[in-house]
Amino acid sequence: MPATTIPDIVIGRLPLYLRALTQFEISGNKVTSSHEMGEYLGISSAQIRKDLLHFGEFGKQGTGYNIRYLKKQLEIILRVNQEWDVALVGAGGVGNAIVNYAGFRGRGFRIAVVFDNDPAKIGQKINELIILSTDQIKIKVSKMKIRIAMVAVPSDEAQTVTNTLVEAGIESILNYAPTSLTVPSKVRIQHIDPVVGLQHMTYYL
Amino acid sequence: MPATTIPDIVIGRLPLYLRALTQFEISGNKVTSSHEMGEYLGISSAQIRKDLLHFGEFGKQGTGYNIRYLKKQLEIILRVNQEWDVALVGAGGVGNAIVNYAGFRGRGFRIAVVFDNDPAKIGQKINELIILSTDQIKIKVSKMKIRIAMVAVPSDEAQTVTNTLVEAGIESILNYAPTSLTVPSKVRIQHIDPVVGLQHMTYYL
DNA sequence: TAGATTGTTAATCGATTAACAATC
DNA sequence: TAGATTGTTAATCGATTAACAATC
Repeated sequence: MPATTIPDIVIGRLPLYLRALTQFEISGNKVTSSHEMGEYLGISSAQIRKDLLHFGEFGKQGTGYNIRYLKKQLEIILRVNQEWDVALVGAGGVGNAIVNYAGFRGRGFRIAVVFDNDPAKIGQKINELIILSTDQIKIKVSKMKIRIAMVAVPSDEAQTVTNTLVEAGIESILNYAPTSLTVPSKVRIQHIDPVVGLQHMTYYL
Repeated sequence: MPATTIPDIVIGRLPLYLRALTQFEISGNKVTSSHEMGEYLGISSAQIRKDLLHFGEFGKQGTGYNIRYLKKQLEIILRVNQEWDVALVGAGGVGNAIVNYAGFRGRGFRIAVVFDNDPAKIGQKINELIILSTDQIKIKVSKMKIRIAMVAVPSDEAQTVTNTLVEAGIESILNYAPTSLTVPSKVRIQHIDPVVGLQHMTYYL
């Protein structure tokens, strides 16, 4: 298949496949099937096969998919067969949890620098990282060639911080503030807002 | 329109509309339009109008939507015109950030009880809340009639904790552990995994 | 009234699923 | 070989968008 544009919704499922494969690998399995993955993730087996076929033929008829091989391929496709340095802005409760979060390990990301605008926090350490002033975002981020950032500041500061990050050359932003952010179209943004998920579920209660 | 089943994907957008309306209200606006909301959220105005029409006619031709009124209606639809007590399991970094998170306020949720299995943590306080033993989940959750829980424990403990929560009568779970969880079909589950969003974006880097 | 924006339908678009030949 | 599961196409399904009459 030639490199036609692959639907974004397909790309969005690949991290789930990767996470499932990691689980299966931990369980000691060597091989899996589209049916098993689908069962585990609540996705149809046909969809999983079709999604994977956008990128190549990774399976073997009658056998299924070699877990280690497929995992490696997905890591290459998602570009997480390397470790990306990430800039974090905001060293409050959420920022602290992010720095100490174990879930980034081995999944392609490393918090490389932390910024905050609170003079009482600047110069303090979280987990080996010295908190820098937000005044230094532009210099540091461009010097370190960081392309990914997380925003963990209060909602009313989020847009200002985002503007600075974009100026500094950031291309992907994970936003923890419960507010929408405006960014140039070349910049990708994803939101983490627990309340969105909760409110989605309360509808059904 | 009769109460046909409304697509889940529509329900999933309502919290975003609610968040946008809150923003507009803070900005001091009284009225908005499907076009303005769409611009702000990156969603087409036609889709917003159609989504809202599943629930009633909330706008006025030529004028748009009264922000305060539409917000109130969406809160009722999503059942967040009340405050839900939420049980949190896990008092580590993520758990602490959740308890101290300001974003729940006024959006329908309140952390009412915290559990952990670490003897060193049990009896300690986070933000007025005494950490209870996970042994007490069943008793406490059912006595307090709590229906929503958050799981913020390490991946390898998440399924066990989830099973206990389900036994205790929990109907909606927000899972912060980077792993899939199996629950009975009557129980709703949503995942918060920052790496999924990050890996989605690195594909495009 | 003129201008604006909703409510609403029809058309389009794209994603999911069903089905099965190929093949391990 | 028989059984299993992928790769792949065609059919179905559902969601999004375009368009405009209704109406404020």
